[in-house]
Parts: sequence; structure tokens; C-alpha cells
Amino acid sequence: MTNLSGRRVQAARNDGTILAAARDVFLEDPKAPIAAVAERAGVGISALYRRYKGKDDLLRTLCHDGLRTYIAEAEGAAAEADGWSALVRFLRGVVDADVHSLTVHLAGTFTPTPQMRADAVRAGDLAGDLVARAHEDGTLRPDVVVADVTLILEACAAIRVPGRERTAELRRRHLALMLDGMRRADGAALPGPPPGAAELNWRWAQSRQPAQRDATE
Amino acid sequence: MTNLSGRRVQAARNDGTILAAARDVFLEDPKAPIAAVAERAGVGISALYRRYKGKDDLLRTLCHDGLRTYIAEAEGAAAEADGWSALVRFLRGVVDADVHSLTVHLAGTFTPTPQMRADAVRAGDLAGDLVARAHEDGTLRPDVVVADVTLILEACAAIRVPGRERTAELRRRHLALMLDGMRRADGAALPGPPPGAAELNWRWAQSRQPAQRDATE
DNA sequence: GGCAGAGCGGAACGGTCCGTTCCGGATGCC
DNA sequence: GGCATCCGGAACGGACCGTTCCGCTCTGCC
Repeated sequence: MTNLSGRRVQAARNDGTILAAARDVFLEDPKAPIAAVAERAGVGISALYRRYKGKDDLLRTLCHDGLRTYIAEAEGAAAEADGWSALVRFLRGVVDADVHSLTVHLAGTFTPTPQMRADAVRAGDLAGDLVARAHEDGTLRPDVVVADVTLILEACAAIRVPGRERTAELRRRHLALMLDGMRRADGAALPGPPPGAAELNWRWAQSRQPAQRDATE
Repeated sequence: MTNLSGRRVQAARNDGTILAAARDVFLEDPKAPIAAVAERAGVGISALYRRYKGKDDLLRTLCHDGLRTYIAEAEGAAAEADGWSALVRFLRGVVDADVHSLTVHLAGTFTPTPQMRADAVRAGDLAGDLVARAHEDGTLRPDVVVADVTLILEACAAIRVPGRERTAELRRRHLALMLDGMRRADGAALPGPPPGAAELNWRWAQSRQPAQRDATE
């Protein structure tokens, strides 16, 4: 088992390299061709097709990884003593991991597995717990709901400038602004009915029929 | 001059219809084919090519219109009595007009005219004035810079759910959260160096060489 | 040393998509 | 009726991309 040597080692290393390259490339352009991934990874296209059945498969794997990171981040944050700190740590973690932009941009480009759906539910539950605790704490303003948090993550993911590290910095900065807005407010309540779960998950509805261009309206 | 009748009237009406359809379609999917615009407008493709030299031309026109709306919004808001109200009205206006998502998503897909560049500068100046006034007021927290405001607009534009009106509602809700975070803060300063102008305008750099896929990193 | 096969690079294929052109027809105007 | 304008939509040509496939290299094994 342990005697992986020569070619085998190289192949094993490629596993990671390819996944990392795919992450980079699709984070940058969700519609990037698969050849771009191979190029970035410094391998041929065959090396890719040896590991994944097709583009769908690669995208799914990538996205599922992201979902797992999200869950891990939520579980880690839950260890925090008070609810507000936990929520803050969770948001910082997810924004830093750049997980949300992956799942959001890739949604709908492949057919999710049952396992993914289950994980998505779990992720939602964990986020719900975090928000609930922050509410009990009394620090989170009462009119903020879980879906608002999802929206915040989505908004942070939209911030992008040249340079990965700089992008991360600016996202943290933006998040800080949001967090200050989320503390118990003295002013007016948030306008409009709060977002619902269905409104945010519509991207996952199904990826079959590409014969519809009417997402909005 | 005034005797536009029959066919002429129809043609004139099509001008507006096509522009509106283009706005709808490209707001929804910046990479939509030109045929989708024609379909949405209920006209043939020729009607489109009669008015615009090509896709570039249409996109440019659309984007320039957006820029002008942005400027108008800023000028309108400047009439407000105090700096904070002006800034708030400006942001609300731009978010409601859904102008930013257009310019942001379309940036780089065509070559801007000198006039557009000039307007862009003017737009930047106006936004700068608004922020400066809000700072003088003392309501806007001191560590917020103009580019932060641009980023906020960008983040709001990223929020999208099925249904145009609902999307607008949720954006207003999100903006309200941001505004609460932007008031003079008692807590810690914003982390990281503030965003600079160059970091936000990189999309406009140039649209020539499509032979580069390295926007990030 | 030689052989089988895993792993791989990259050219080639087939198909889709889309911007643009073009032609025939309809319609108002003189 | 003839001409100019405007239009619908088929057709064209080219770009792009997912996938397959061929031939090469290197390793592990006898």
C-alpha cells in the first residue's frame, strides 16, 4: 500500500493538482472550458478524463467539496462560546474559503446527487442554528433571518478585483460593514418581507431543459 | 417632421421596444445571443441590425444609457439637503434602476468610446462628491471611501432571485443593512486598506485580446 | 533486457451555438 | 404602378468546446 513510487506518486500528486486547478479556473470563470483546467494544472486533457467521467463529474465533485467545506466551517464556528462570535466566525470562514461563489456560480450546470442534496439540507440547518443562537444572544437584530445571511454571502462573493489575496481582503472589509449593520439596530426595521428558502435555492431546481431563458420575470 | 405615420410610427416604436428588450435580456444573461433580444422584442433580426452596426454597438449603447442614468441619479440625489440623505437617495436610486449590474456585467465585452470614458469620470466625480458631503455631515463613518460605495453597488447587483420586483425588494433590504453598517460606527475600524479606483475599473482596461484568461491571480 | 500496461499529451472529431448577411416579401409614398 | 423603406427569418461561416483516440513514455515485473 505504502509503496507508491515513480509514476504512481506523480499520478497521485496530479489528483490534487487537477482539483486545485479546477477550483481556480472555475472560480474565475464558471463557464471556462475544460481545456483551461488542464492547462492551468500543467497536464494534458487525458489526465483529466482519466479521473472524471466528464465535465459534469468534475463540476459536481468541486461543488460537493465546497459544500463540505461550508459544513465544516459551520461546525467549527458552532464551537464558539457566544452566538454572535459563532456567527461572525462562520461568515468570515465561508468568505475566506471562497466557497459560496463556487456553489452559486456552478449551480445548475450539473445534476446534483442525492448525497449533495442531503448535505445541502444539513448546511442549511447548521446555518439556521447559528442564526438562532445569535438571536438568543440578543446581539443579532431581530429582523434578520437565515436567508439574509445567505444573501450576504452571495453579495460578498460578487466582490472581485484582480489578485486573489486582495479580493479576499476587500471581501472581509465588506463583510465588516455588513456585520456592523447586523448588530441590534436602533433605527428602522428592514424593509420588505424577508427572503425565503425557495427564493434562494431556485438555481438548483433542475439542470435538464436548457430550453428556458426566463429566470427573471 | 411631425408627420410620422403608418410604417414610420411602427419603426419609431420599435426603437424603444428593442432597447427595452435588450436591457431585459442582457440584464438577465450578459452573454445572451442577439437573437434572444429580437425574440423578446417580438421583431426579426433585421430590425435589430438596421439600427445597430453589430452586437458591440448595441451593448455599448445600452451601457452608455446606464451610465447616463447613474449620472442623473447622482445629480438628482445631490439636491438633497443633508449629505447623508443625498448618499442614501443616490444608492437607493442606482440599486432600483438596476444600472450597476448592467455596466458591471457588460464591461469588457465591447470597446468603450471616448465619450463613455468621459462620462465614467464624471460619474466617479459625482459619487465622490456625495461621499465627501456625507463625511462632512459626520454621519458616514470616516473609514468608508468612495470605492467602498462602488463595491456596495456591485454587491447589491449580485443579489438575484426569480422575479424582477422581488429582486428589487431584496436588494433594498440588503442595502438597508449596509446603510446601517455605514453610519458612524462605535466599534473597530474597517479591516484592510480601502479599495482604490484602479482596483475597480480593471474590467474596463481593454476588450481587445481575448487571449488572456488570467483575470485573477 | 524485454514486455505489458498504466498514465499521459495533445491532435482530431463532431456537434452546437451565434453573429452576421442576404433575399424575398410586405407596406407606405408619390 | 413603381420605388424606397423596413422587416422576417433562413442560411452561412466561423468559433468554441466536450469528448475520443492514437501513439509515446515510463514503470513494474519476470
